[in-house]
Amino acid sequence: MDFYERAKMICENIPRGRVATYGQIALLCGKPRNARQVGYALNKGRLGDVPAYRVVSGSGVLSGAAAFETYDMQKILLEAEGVEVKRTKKGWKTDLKRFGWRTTLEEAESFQEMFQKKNI
DNA sequence: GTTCTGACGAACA
DNA sequence: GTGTTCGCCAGAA
Repeated sequence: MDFYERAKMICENIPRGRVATYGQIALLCGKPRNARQVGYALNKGRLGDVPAYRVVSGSGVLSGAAAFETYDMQKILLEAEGVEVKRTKKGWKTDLKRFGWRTTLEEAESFQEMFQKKNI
């Protein structure tokens, strides 16, 4: 099983106008403790051109040190999709209550099935 | 083999 | 609400 392939697929399946957390992606990958690996993988660019701007840290804060040209690039992209991004002391922040990607049980299961099928 | 590092997270104070 | 500490696990050196 390839953790990176899974992460990539999940990133690509984050709905427009929503954001997901690293922990969430790790969870969907079947590795609940691997939130760091998600970020690490994305940073390394091993996932290719995935919409990584839809991935934020657990509290909804844009991690910032993303693989984007400028720091506020992520913010621009998110706002273009209708996600509100606020300025806080910690940096740019999204409201997970409203814009967080709520994964249903069905979605989670379909991911697992997909992984099984593709043997990744 | 070991050690360090890291787009992080949860549990604390 | 904030700041700190600790745990996590895959890569890199």
